[in-house]
Amino acid sequence: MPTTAPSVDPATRQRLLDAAGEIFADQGFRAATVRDICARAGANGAAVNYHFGGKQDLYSTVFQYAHDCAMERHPVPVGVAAKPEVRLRAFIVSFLRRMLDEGRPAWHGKLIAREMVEPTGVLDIMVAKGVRPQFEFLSQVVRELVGDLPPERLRRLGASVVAQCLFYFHARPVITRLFPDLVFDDAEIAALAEHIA
Amino acid sequence: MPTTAPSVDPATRQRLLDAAGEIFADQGFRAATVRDICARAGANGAAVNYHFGGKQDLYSTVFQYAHDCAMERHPVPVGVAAKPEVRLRAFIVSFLRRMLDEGRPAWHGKLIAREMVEPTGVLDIMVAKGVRPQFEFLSQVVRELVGDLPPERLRRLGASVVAQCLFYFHARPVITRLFPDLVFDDAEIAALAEHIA
DNA sequence: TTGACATTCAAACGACTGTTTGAACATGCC
DNA sequence: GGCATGTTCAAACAGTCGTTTGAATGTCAA
Repeated sequence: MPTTAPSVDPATRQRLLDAAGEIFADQGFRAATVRDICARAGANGAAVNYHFGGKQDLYSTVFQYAHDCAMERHPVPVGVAAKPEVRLRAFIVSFLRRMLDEGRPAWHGKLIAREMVEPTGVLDIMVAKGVRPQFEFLSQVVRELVGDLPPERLRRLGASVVAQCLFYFHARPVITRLFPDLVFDDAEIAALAEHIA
Repeated sequence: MPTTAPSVDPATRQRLLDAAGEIFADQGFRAATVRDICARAGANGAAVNYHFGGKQDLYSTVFQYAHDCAMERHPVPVGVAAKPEVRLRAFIVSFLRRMLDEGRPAWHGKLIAREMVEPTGVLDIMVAKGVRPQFEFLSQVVRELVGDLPPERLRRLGASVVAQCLFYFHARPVITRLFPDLVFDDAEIAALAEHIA
């Protein structure tokens, strides 16, 4: 009798990454169990420790992976020397898309939201490498639009833009309960961007 | 030998409530352990089940308790027939205070933030009894300020106000990393309210 | 074929969780 | 005192978690 093939699959690591991204984003770091992740990936319960060393290391890897996925799908249109109004709108649309998009890139947003409420240490790296550059880009655009202002005024203006984008993501559970028939399709995103700009 | 008094304390229930509020707000529903809560309250490990029936029921009670505390300390100045500009500013200040205040009323904000990311069922009640009335109050003020508008425009205007208040709360872990020397005292809150209004 | 290496597997381990149990203790009423 | 009621206590229970273990299986070079 040929024993059922132990499914020697060199892509097990990748399947674990996908399953973990989905489950971590859905349930958070603590609530997610390695057993669930392995089951969804069709792997053995020891696979996580074998391929990643442990749950925490898997989480860090997933975070980096989700970041790459999101950036690939919704790149920040930075650098082009267009007019500041155009760059501001592009920034807002890209930001909103990353926050409200479904599917794999959405992991990143959900993971960040959870990381804010219950930091696990990945947050510090994320702020340094991801948030700060974007904030400085936005600050530059705002400065070109409104002229030179005291730094705290500038900071509040930038915050106003980011806040309105983040709101539709953070408060989503509340929004869907308040307005059950509201969907965030391309048209709604465009309208929102217009309103914020 | 008189055995050490079993500390028959009719206020055990209250001490459990305070300890639970602090720990739930700090660590979330899942991460918080009844052993920790009982230890901080100076009570036995079985006290939670005796006084509240279980961890979930304790959580619901704490949620209601924190809501009452926050409302008592920062009441919404609703109902007065003042000019809409004044009512809007009062609403914003009260909202910001509830979000950024430290101490006991801060539980409510932290608990809500966690509840948004990982709902436990309390969220539905909260939206129905807490969020919806406030949203309608704000909508009315906005309507008086800008005149009649299509409902989705009105909704986005209200969202803009609430979003900027919530931002400083939700994104706090990120903000403190970006600007470590930024503190939210009364002056900063007033400046923010002015900026948002 | 043989041996070295990488990967998968079922099973178990140890720690931690919420909850239950039954006895001990205090208080108030007869 | 005797008894009922309400509260606290240490201990244990049953379940779940992340991780470890050691054997089994596959791949590939010598």
